[in-house]
Amino acid sequence: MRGNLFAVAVDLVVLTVRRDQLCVLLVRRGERPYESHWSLPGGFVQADEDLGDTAARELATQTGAATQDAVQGHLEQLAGYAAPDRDPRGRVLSMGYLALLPDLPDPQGAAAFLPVEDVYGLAFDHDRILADGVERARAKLEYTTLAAAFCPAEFTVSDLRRVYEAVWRTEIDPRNFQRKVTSTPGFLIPTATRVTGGRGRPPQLFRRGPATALHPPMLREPLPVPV
Amino acid sequence: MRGNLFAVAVDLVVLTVRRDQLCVLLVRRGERPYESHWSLPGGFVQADEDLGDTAARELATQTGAATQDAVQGHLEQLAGYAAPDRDPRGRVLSMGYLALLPDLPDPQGAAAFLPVEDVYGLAFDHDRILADGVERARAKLEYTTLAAAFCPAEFTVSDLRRVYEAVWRTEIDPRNFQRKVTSTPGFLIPTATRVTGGRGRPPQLFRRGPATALHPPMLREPLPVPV
DNA sequence: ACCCGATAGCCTCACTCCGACGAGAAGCGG
DNA sequence: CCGCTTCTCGTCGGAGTGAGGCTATCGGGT
Repeated sequence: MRGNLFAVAVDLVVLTVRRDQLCVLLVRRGERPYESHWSLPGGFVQADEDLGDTAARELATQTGAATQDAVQGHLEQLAGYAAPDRDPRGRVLSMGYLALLPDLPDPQGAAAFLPVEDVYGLAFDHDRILADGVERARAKLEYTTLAAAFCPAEFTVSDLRRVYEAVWRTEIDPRNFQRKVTSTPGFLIPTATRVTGGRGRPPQLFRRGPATALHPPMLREPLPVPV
Repeated sequence: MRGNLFAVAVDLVVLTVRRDQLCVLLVRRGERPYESHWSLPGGFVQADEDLGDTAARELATQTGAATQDAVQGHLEQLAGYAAPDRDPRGRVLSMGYLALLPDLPDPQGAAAFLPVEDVYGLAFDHDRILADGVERARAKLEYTTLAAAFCPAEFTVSDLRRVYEAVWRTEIDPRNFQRKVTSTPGFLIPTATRVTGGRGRPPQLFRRGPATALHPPMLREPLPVPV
């Protein structure tokens, strides 16, 4: 079999929304290369693992197993990165994976959720992987119901709207947003309970419905046409 | 560095439209395993290559270098496949790449363009890679201008419509389709020439414009909501 | 020469969806 | 009780789309 041999790793772009900001899980490296730099969490694919197995295992390890067990959250493959010089130790191919999770308690050890805007200078080519993950997440909110993956099991329409606003860094009219999401069949399932204690009229709580696609999609700003 | 070592290959899903049918480029394997089975064209990543380099090199090799030089055509990364048992020779990670090309002359040697509907029983997990590539292409026609990548440099609105109909296996109203694509800024650039010789009123020729995104998208049948 | 079928291209109409916005409902704090 | 906030429902106009009528312009048959 011709061709060089690669070490194959999985790097995770774990996104969540905290205090109305899109945040990513980073770990501070304790070894060379890039010692003490921030990097995406990840690890090497073991002997009997498929790529998704590695991604799920790393996600459970880095965030606490409880989250992975729950049905909530979303994990999907992002892209492969294999530039010849991306790792000084040798040829490493890294599969990026994108995870969308509800807000979690602060992680243990050398890991933290940081706002994606403040992140720069990650180890290896992780800046690029992070950018690709954020762009994928932004695009997927347009035509899927994945925004609910950022929310806990029960949430309000305003919670969901703040997810869109944080991920897209835009403002959305609450009244039109409410009409859009509540009139999409299978997106939201109303529950009997309401939330009290906050300001204003108590909102209704919803659970995620079975719909995965949004037809028609929720449109961001139309991109300007390059001329 | 922990972890097993992998051979890394690139497999191409080369799609084109021939005689109003979506076709894929396949090669008949001349060696074991899967000897004499059809498979996707591909090859191993060499020492100083990035994944895209390998994909472009293989595409040029399999279709004739002239096509690759031309600006037309489209090549993008699809997904990574690394199931532990996907290759009996050992651990091989394969990056799928998706190429969309105008119709080409029949390839040399053990290669051929076959209609995707007739394709079954490919080597390795190439059935799965092909299915992912076709689904990606179908989805991308909805919200990008990539359908033009299936057309030659100059083409008519009907040519473009037949691309959509072949890829989606649907029928589209020619009048509404014409309104949609000609009113999207930057999608089509009219040329001075017209086509004569066919039946009916001679159509106008267009070139691809600079637009890459379709806002709003061209909608297929809305998917039924699972309940 | 003439008609006919086929394709291209333009137009209208009704409907849906969306953005902008008004207004009522229902909580909280002073 | 009064303002303030947030939730929720309605209204209105414009954009986009499916359905379909109509004309323009070719090749081919009679």
